[in-house]
Amino acid sequence: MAFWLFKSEPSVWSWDDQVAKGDAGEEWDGVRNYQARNFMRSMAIGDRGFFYHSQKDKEIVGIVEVCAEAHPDSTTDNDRWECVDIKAVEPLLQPISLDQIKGDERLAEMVLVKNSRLSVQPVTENEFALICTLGGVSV
DNA sequence: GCCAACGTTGGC
DNA sequence: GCCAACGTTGGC
Repeated sequence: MAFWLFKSEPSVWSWDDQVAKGDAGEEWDGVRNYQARNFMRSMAIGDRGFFYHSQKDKEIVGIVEVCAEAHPDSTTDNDRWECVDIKAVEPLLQPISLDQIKGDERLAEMVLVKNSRLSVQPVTENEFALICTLGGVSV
C-alpha cells in the first residue's frame, strides 16, 4: 500500500465537507498539475492519505482512503486531467501543524516541506506512521 | 497583501 | 528546443 497527502484550501473544500460525503467519497477534482495527476494515476483503491488544510490552518487534519482509481475529471472537458475519489476515514485527534512537521527532523524530508506548492504528493510509510502516532490515532 | 517558487505557454 | 513572460500557489 502507498501513502499520500492531499492538500486543500478549507474555504474551497474542507475536511468537514469531505466527512459529509461519507463512505461514498468524492472526486479529488480540480487538479491541473501534471505531477499531481501522475501521482493520482499511480494510486490504488485502499491507499491511505492525509488531508491537509493549506493557507490559514496549515495542518494535517485527517486520514482518507482512495475509493476509486483515476478517471476523467468531471470538472473539465480536457481529457488530460484525471482524478481519484477519496473518502474520509478518521480525523486526527491532534492535528499536526506545518510548524510541527518542520520542527521534527524525522519529517524534515517530507514533500510538504520541500515542495510546498504540490497539491497531491507521496508520503513515506515511516512518515505516515509517525504522523498517525503524533496525531493520536492507530495506524 | 506580498512575494518567492514553480509550472505553463507561446514566440522565436 | 530555448527561454521570457505570465499565472498560480501557499507560506509568511
